[in-house]
Amino acid sequence: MLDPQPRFEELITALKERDYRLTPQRVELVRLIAASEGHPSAAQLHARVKTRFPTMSHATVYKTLALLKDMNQVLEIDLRDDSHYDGNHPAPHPHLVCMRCNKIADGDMELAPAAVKALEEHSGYQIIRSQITFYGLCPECRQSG
Amino acid sequence: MLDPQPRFEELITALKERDYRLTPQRVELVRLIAASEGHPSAAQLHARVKTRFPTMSHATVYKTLALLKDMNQVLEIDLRDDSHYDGNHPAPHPHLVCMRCNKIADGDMELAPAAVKALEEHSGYQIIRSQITFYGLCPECRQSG
DNA sequence: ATAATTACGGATAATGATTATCTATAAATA
DNA sequence: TATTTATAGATAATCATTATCCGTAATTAT
Repeated sequence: MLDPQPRFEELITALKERDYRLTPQRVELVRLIAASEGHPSAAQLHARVKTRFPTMSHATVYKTLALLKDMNQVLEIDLRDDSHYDGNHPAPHPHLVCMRCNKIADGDMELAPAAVKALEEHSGYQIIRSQITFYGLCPECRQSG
Repeated sequence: MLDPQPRFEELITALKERDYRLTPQRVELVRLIAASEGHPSAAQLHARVKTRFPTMSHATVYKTLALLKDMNQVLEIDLRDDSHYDGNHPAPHPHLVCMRCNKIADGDMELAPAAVKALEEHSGYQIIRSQITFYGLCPECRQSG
Protein backbone atom coordinates (compact mmCIF):
# COMPACT_ATOMS: atom_id res chain seq x y z
CA MET A 1 0.00 0.00 0.00
CA LEU A 2 1.06 3.51 -0.79
CA ASP A 3 2.14 5.84 1.98
CA PRO A 4 -1.02 7.69 2.93
CA GLN A 5 0.86 10.53 4.55
CA PRO A 6 1.32 12.76 1.48
CA ARG A 7 -2.33 12.51 0.54
CA PHE A 8 -3.33 13.22 4.11
CA GLU A 9 -1.27 16.38 4.05
CA GLU A 10 -2.73 17.40 0.72
CA LEU A 11 -6.23 17.12 2.09
CA ILE A 12 -5.37 18.98 5.27
CA THR A 13 -3.73 21.72 3.25
CA ALA A 14 -6.76 21.99 1.00
CA LEU A 15 -9.01 22.42 4.02
CA LYS A 16 -6.70 25.01 5.54
CA GLU A 17 -6.56 26.97 2.33
CA ARG A 18 -10.28 27.40 2.46
CA ASP A 19 -10.26 28.27 6.14
CA TYR A 20 -12.12 25.23 7.26
CA ARG A 21 -11.51 24.23 10.82
CA LEU A 22 -9.37 21.25 11.57
CA THR A 23 -11.31 19.69 14.37
CA PRO A 24 -10.07 16.39 15.76
CA GLN A 25 -13.01 14.50 14.28
CA ARG A 26 -12.48 16.02 10.89
CA VAL A 27 -8.76 15.32 10.93
CA GLU A 28 -9.40 11.73 11.89
CA LEU A 29 -11.89 11.27 9.06
CA VAL A 30 -9.44 12.78 6.60
CA ARG A 31 -6.73 10.50 7.93
CA LEU A 32 -8.93 7.48 7.34
CA ILE A 33 -9.88 8.62 3.87
CA ALA A 34 -6.24 9.04 2.93
CA ALA A 35 -5.43 5.65 4.42
CA SER A 36 -8.36 3.89 2.80
CA GLU A 37 -7.93 1.35 0.09
CA GLY A 38 -10.81 0.71 -2.20
CA HIS A 39 -14.05 2.57 -1.92
CA PRO A 40 -15.48 2.84 1.57
CA SER A 41 -19.09 3.86 2.15
CA ALA A 42 -20.17 6.59 4.53
CA ALA A 43 -21.26 3.92 7.00
CA GLN A 44 -17.88 2.22 6.84
CA LEU A 45 -16.03 5.47 7.39
CA HIS A 46 -18.35 6.29 10.24
CA ALA A 47 -17.61 2.95 11.87
CA ARG A 48 -13.87 3.53 11.55
CA VAL A 49 -13.95 7.01 13.03
CA LYS A 50 -15.99 5.67 15.90
CA THR A 51 -13.14 3.54 17.13
CA ARG A 52 -11.34 6.74 18.12
CA PHE A 53 -14.34 9.03 18.49
CA PRO A 54 -17.16 6.95 19.84
CA THR A 55 -19.64 9.82 19.73
CA MET A 56 -19.10 10.60 16.05
CA SER A 57 -22.46 10.98 14.38
CA HIS A 58 -23.51 10.14 10.86
CA ALA A 59 -24.28 13.77 10.17
CA THR A 60 -20.72 14.84 10.80
CA VAL A 61 -19.39 12.23 8.40
CA TYR A 62 -21.79 13.31 5.70
CA LYS A 63 -21.07 16.96 6.27
CA THR A 64 -17.33 16.51 5.93
CA LEU A 65 -17.68 14.26 2.91
CA ALA A 66 -19.88 16.86 1.25
CA LEU A 67 -17.23 19.45 1.98
CA LEU A 68 -14.48 17.39 0.39
CA LYS A 69 -16.70 16.54 -2.54
CA ASP A 70 -17.34 20.20 -3.21
CA MET A 71 -13.62 20.76 -3.12
CA ASN A 72 -13.19 17.99 -5.69
CA GLN A 73 -10.96 16.13 -3.29
CA VAL A 74 -13.23 13.14 -2.98
CA LEU A 75 -15.03 11.25 -5.73
CA GLU A 76 -18.50 10.01 -4.92
CA ILE A 77 -19.67 6.84 -6.59
CA ASP A 78 -23.38 6.47 -6.17
CA LEU A 79 -24.63 2.96 -6.34
CA ARG A 80 -28.13 1.64 -5.88
CA ASP A 81 -28.02 1.21 -2.12
CA ASP A 82 -25.57 3.81 -0.95
CA SER A 83 -22.62 5.86 -2.04
CA HIS A 84 -18.98 4.96 -1.86
CA TYR A 85 -16.08 7.35 -1.80
CA ASP A 86 -12.60 7.59 -3.20
CA GLY A 87 -10.45 10.25 -1.62
CA ASN A 88 -7.26 9.14 -3.27
CA HIS A 89 -8.29 9.28 -6.91
CA PRO A 90 -10.83 12.06 -6.99
CA ALA A 91 -10.89 12.46 -10.77
CA PRO A 92 -13.93 10.76 -12.28
CA HIS A 93 -13.19 7.32 -13.62
CA PRO A 94 -15.27 4.22 -14.36
CA HIS A 95 -15.96 1.54 -11.80
CA LEU A 96 -16.70 -2.13 -11.96
CA VAL A 97 -19.18 -3.43 -9.43
CA CYS A 98 -19.61 -7.12 -8.74
CA MET A 99 -23.30 -8.01 -8.70
CA ARG A 100 -22.65 -10.92 -6.38
CA CYS A 101 -20.20 -9.73 -3.71
CA ASN A 102 -20.46 -5.98 -4.32
CA LYS A 103 -16.72 -5.57 -4.68
CA ILE A 104 -15.78 -2.36 -6.46
CA ALA A 105 -12.79 -2.05 -8.77
CA ASP A 106 -11.41 0.85 -10.71
CA GLY A 107 -11.64 0.82 -14.46
CA ASP A 108 -9.01 2.45 -16.58
CA MET A 109 -11.14 3.33 -19.56
CA GLU A 110 -11.64 6.95 -20.32
CA LEU A 111 -14.17 8.92 -22.28
CA ALA A 112 -12.93 10.54 -25.43
CA PRO A 113 -13.21 14.28 -24.84
CA ALA A 114 -14.39 14.70 -28.42
CA ALA A 115 -17.29 12.32 -27.77
CA VAL A 116 -18.33 14.26 -24.67
CA LYS A 117 -18.10 17.51 -26.56
CA ALA A 118 -20.25 16.10 -29.34
CA LEU A 119 -22.80 14.94 -26.77
CA GLU A 120 -22.88 18.41 -25.23
CA GLU A 121 -23.52 20.00 -28.57
CA HIS A 122 -26.09 17.51 -29.62
CA SER A 123 -28.03 17.57 -26.36
CA GLY A 124 -27.61 21.17 -25.36
CA TYR A 125 -26.63 20.08 -21.88
CA GLN A 126 -23.60 21.50 -20.16
CA ILE A 127 -21.88 18.44 -18.74
CA ILE A 128 -20.30 18.91 -15.34
CA ARG A 129 -19.49 15.42 -14.27
CA SER A 130 -20.01 11.89 -15.45
CA GLN A 131 -20.36 8.53 -13.86
CA ILE A 132 -19.68 5.31 -15.65
CA THR A 133 -20.43 2.09 -13.84
CA PHE A 134 -20.12 -1.43 -15.11
CA TYR A 135 -22.01 -4.19 -13.37
CA GLY A 136 -20.96 -7.79 -13.64
CA LEU A 137 -19.00 -10.49 -11.91
CA CYS A 138 -15.59 -10.09 -10.36
CA PRO A 139 -12.90 -12.68 -11.11
CA GLU A 140 -13.55 -14.57 -7.87
CA CYS A 141 -17.31 -14.72 -8.29
CA ARG A 142 -17.04 -15.82 -11.92
CA GLN A 143 -15.37 -18.99 -10.75
CA SER A 144 -17.44 -19.85 -7.71
CA GLY A 145 -20.65 -19.03 -9.57
CA MET B 1 -45.51 11.21 -29.88
CA LEU B 2 -45.17 7.73 -31.24
CA ASP B 3 -48.12 5.39 -31.21
CA PRO B 4 -47.73 3.46 -27.97
CA GLN B 5 -49.93 0.60 -29.13
CA PRO B 6 -47.26 -1.55 -30.82
CA ARG B 7 -44.96 -1.35 -27.83
CA PHE B 8 -47.84 -2.14 -25.52
CA GLU B 9 -48.54 -5.28 -27.53
CA GLU B 10 -44.89 -6.26 -27.52
CA LEU B 11 -44.78 -6.06 -23.76
CA ILE B 12 -48.02 -7.97 -23.35
CA THR B 13 -46.77 -10.65 -25.72
CA ALA B 14 -43.51 -10.91 -23.82
CA LEU B 15 -45.41 -11.45 -20.57
CA LYS B 16 -47.69 -14.02 -22.18
CA GLU B 17 -44.77 -15.92 -23.62
CA ARG B 18 -43.41 -16.41 -20.16
CA ASP B 19 -46.79 -17.36 -18.76
CA TYR B 20 -47.13 -14.38 -16.50
CA ARG B 21 -50.65 -13.46 -15.67
CA LEU B 22 -52.21 -10.44 -17.25
CA THR B 23 -54.05 -8.99 -14.33
CA PRO B 24 -55.86 -5.70 -14.85
CA GLN B 25 -53.39 -3.84 -12.67
CA ARG B 26 -50.45 -5.29 -14.52
CA VAL B 27 -51.94 -4.52 -17.89
CA GLU B 28 -52.61 -0.96 -16.84
CA LEU B 29 -49.05 -0.48 -15.66
CA VAL B 30 -47.74 -1.89 -18.91
CA ARG B 31 -50.04 0.40 -20.82
CA LEU B 32 -48.68 3.39 -18.94
CA ILE B 33 -45.11 2.31 -19.48
CA ALA B 34 -45.67 1.99 -23.21
CA ALA B 35 -47.41 5.36 -23.27
CA SER B 36 -44.79 7.10 -21.16
CA GLU B 37 -42.51 9.69 -22.55
CA GLY B 38 -39.29 10.34 -20.78
CA HIS B 39 -38.23 8.39 -17.75
CA PRO B 40 -40.87 8.02 -15.06
CA SER B 41 -39.99 6.93 -11.56
CA ALA B 42 -41.70 4.13 -9.68
CA ALA B 43 -43.58 6.71 -7.65
CA GLN B 44 -44.78 8.49 -10.77
CA LEU B 45 -45.98 5.27 -12.34
CA HIS B 46 -47.68 4.34 -9.11
CA ALA B 47 -49.52 7.64 -9.06
CA ARG B 48 -50.67 7.15 -12.63
CA VAL B 49 -51.95 3.64 -12.09
CA LYS B 50 -53.82 4.87 -9.05
CA THR B 51 -56.10 7.04 -11.15
CA ARG B 52 -57.66 3.85 -12.49
CA PHE B 53 -56.82 1.49 -9.66
CA PRO B 54 -56.96 3.49 -6.47
CA THR B 55 -55.87 0.57 -4.33
CA MET B 56 -52.68 -0.11 -6.27
CA SER B 57 -49.81 -0.51 -3.85
CA HIS B 58 -46.17 0.37 -4.24
CA ALA B 59 -45.18 -3.24 -3.90
CA THR B 60 -47.15 -4.26 -6.96
CA VAL B 61 -45.49 -1.58 -9.06
CA TYR B 62 -42.04 -2.63 -7.93
CA LYS B 63 -42.80 -6.30 -8.49
CA THR B 64 -43.97 -5.77 -12.05
CA LEU B 65 -41.08 -3.44 -12.83
CA ALA B 66 -38.65 -6.05 -11.52
CA LEU B 67 -40.33 -8.61 -13.75
CA LEU B 68 -39.98 -6.46 -16.85
CA LYS B 69 -36.42 -5.59 -15.93
CA ASP B 70 -35.50 -9.24 -15.69
CA MET B 71 -37.04 -9.73 -19.12
CA ASN B 72 -34.89 -6.88 -20.43
CA GLN B 73 -38.00 -5.04 -21.50
CA VAL B 74 -37.42 -2.11 -19.20
CA LEU B 75 -34.23 -0.20 -18.57
CA GLU B 76 -33.62 0.96 -15.06
CA ILE B 77 -31.67 4.15 -14.55
CA ASP B 78 -30.60 4.44 -10.96
CA LEU B 79 -30.00 7.92 -9.80
CA ARG B 80 -29.07 9.18 -6.39
CA ASP B 81 -32.56 9.50 -4.98
CA ASP B 82 -34.58 6.94 -6.83
CA SER B 83 -34.71 4.95 -10.03
CA HIS B 84 -36.31 5.91 -13.27
CA TYR B 85 -37.48 3.58 -15.97
CA ASP B 86 -37.54 3.44 -19.72
CA GLY B 87 -39.82 0.79 -21.14
CA ASN B 88 -39.57 2.00 -24.70
CA HIS B 89 -35.82 1.92 -25.18
CA PRO B 90 -34.68 -0.90 -22.95
CA ALA B 91 -31.19 -1.20 -24.39
CA PRO B 92 -28.62 0.49 -22.15
CA HIS B 93 -27.74 3.98 -23.26
CA PRO B 94 -26.29 7.04 -21.58
CA HIS B 95 -28.42 9.64 -19.86
CA LEU B 96 -28.05 13.31 -19.11
CA VAL B 97 -29.42 14.48 -15.80
CA CYS B 98 -29.95 18.14 -15.02
CA MET B 99 -28.55 18.95 -11.59
CA ARG B 100 -31.00 21.80 -11.21
CA CYS B 101 -34.41 20.59 -12.44
CA ASN B 102 -33.67 16.87 -12.57
CA LYS B 103 -34.79 16.54 -16.15
CA ILE B 104 -33.46 13.39 -17.82
CA ALA B 105 -32.52 13.22 -21.47
CA ASP B 106 -31.21 10.39 -23.58
CA GLY B 107 -27.68 10.53 -24.85
CA ASP B 108 -26.73 9.02 -28.13
CA MET B 109 -23.13 8.19 -27.37
CA GLU B 110 -22.16 4.57 -27.34
CA LEU B 111 -19.32 2.63 -25.84
CA ALA B 112 -16.87 1.13 -28.25
CA PRO B 113 -17.23 -2.65 -27.87
CA ALA B 114 -13.48 -2.98 -28.20
CA ALA B 115 -12.99 -0.69 -25.22
CA VAL B 116 -15.39 -2.73 -23.11
CA LYS B 117 -13.69 -5.93 -24.15
CA ALA B 118 -10.32 -4.47 -23.21
CA LEU B 119 -11.69 -3.44 -19.84
CA GLU B 120 -13.01 -6.95 -19.25
CA GLU B 121 -9.65 -8.46 -20.02
CA HIS B 122 -7.72 -5.99 -18.00
CA SER B 123 -9.95 -6.16 -14.95
CA GLY B 124 -10.96 -9.80 -15.02
CA TYR B 125 -14.57 -8.78 -14.53
CA GLN B 126 -17.32 -10.20 -16.69
CA ILE B 127 -19.37 -7.16 -17.63
CA ILE B 128 -23.10 -7.70 -17.74
CA ARG B 129 -24.48 -4.22 -17.98
CA SER B 130 -23.28 -0.68 -17.86
CA GLN B 131 -24.67 2.62 -16.83
CA ILE B 132 -23.36 5.92 -18.06
CA THR B 133 -24.78 9.06 -16.55
CA PHE B 134 -23.79 12.63 -17.22
CA TYR B 135 -24.70 15.31 -14.72
CA GLY B 136 -24.93 18.92 -15.68
CA LEU B 137 -27.34 21.62 -16.74
CA CYS B 138 -30.09 21.24 -19.28
CA PRO B 139 -30.50 23.92 -21.96
CA GLU B 140 -33.29 25.68 -20.05
CA CYS B 141 -31.42 25.77 -16.75
CA ARG B 142 -28.21 26.97 -18.39
CA GLN B 143 -30.01 30.14 -19.36
CA SER B 144 -32.02 30.87 -16.27
CA GLY B 145 -29.02 30.08 -14.06
C1' DA C 1 -9.90 41.51 26.94
C1' DT C 2 -14.61 40.97 26.21
C1' DA C 3 -18.52 40.41 23.51
C1' DA C 4 -20.60 38.87 19.37
C1' DT C 5 -20.60 35.87 15.58
C1' DT C 6 -19.85 31.73 13.24
C1' DA C 7 -18.57 26.89 12.40
C1' DC C 8 -18.91 22.61 14.02
C1' DG C 9 -20.34 18.32 16.48
C1' DG C 10 -23.82 15.67 18.11
C1' DA C 11 -28.38 14.05 19.14
C1' DT C 12 -32.50 13.17 17.27
C1' DA C 13 -36.08 12.81 14.26
C1' DA C 14 -37.84 13.14 9.57
C1' DT C 15 -37.87 11.75 4.91
C1' DG C 16 -38.39 8.78 1.28
C1' DA C 17 -37.32 4.82 -1.64
C1' DT C 18 -37.36 0.13 -1.51
C1' DT C 19 -38.19 -4.44 0.36
C1' DA C 20 -40.23 -8.04 3.33
C1' DT C 21 -44.10 -10.30 5.27
C1' DC C 22 -48.44 -11.90 5.42
C1' DT C 23 -53.19 -12.73 3.92
C1' DA C 24 -56.91 -13.14 0.80
C1' DT C 25 -58.23 -13.98 -3.75
C1' DA C 26 -58.24 -15.08 -8.54
C1' DA C 27 -56.46 -17.95 -11.97
C1' DA C 28 -54.54 -22.19 -13.62
C1' DT C 29 -54.09 -27.01 -13.22
C1' DA C 30 -54.93 -31.69 -11.81
C1' DT D 1 -64.37 -29.87 -8.42
C1' DA D 2 -60.26 -29.67 -5.60
C1' DT D 3 -55.67 -28.07 -5.28
C1' DT D 4 -51.95 -25.39 -6.22
C1' DT D 5 -49.84 -21.14 -7.49
C1' DA D 6 -49.37 -16.31 -8.73
C1' DT D 7 -50.70 -11.99 -7.62
C1' DA D 8 -52.53 -7.77 -5.21
C1' DG D 9 -52.66 -5.28 -1.36
C1' DA D 10 -51.95 -3.78 3.32
C1' DT D 11 -48.68 -2.94 6.44
C1' DA D 12 -44.52 -2.53 8.58
C1' DA D 13 -39.53 -2.74 8.39
C1' DT D 14 -35.16 -1.24 6.67
C1' DC D 15 -31.77 1.81 5.58
C1' DA D 16 -29.29 5.74 3.60
C1' DT D 17 -29.50 10.39 3.74
C1' DT D 18 -30.97 14.92 5.29
C1' DA D 19 -32.96 18.42 8.36
C1' DT D 20 -33.34 20.60 12.73
C1' DC D 21 -31.88 22.22 16.79
C1' DC D 22 -28.83 23.13 20.48
C1' DG D 23 -24.55 23.57 22.97
C1' DT D 24 -19.83 24.64 22.51
C1' DA D 25 -15.48 25.92 20.77
C1' DA D 26 -13.17 28.91 17.80
C1' DT D 27 -12.86 33.22 15.44
C1' DT D 28 -13.59 38.03 14.81
C1' DA D 29 -14.85 42.64 16.02
C1' DT D 30 -15.17 46.14 19.30
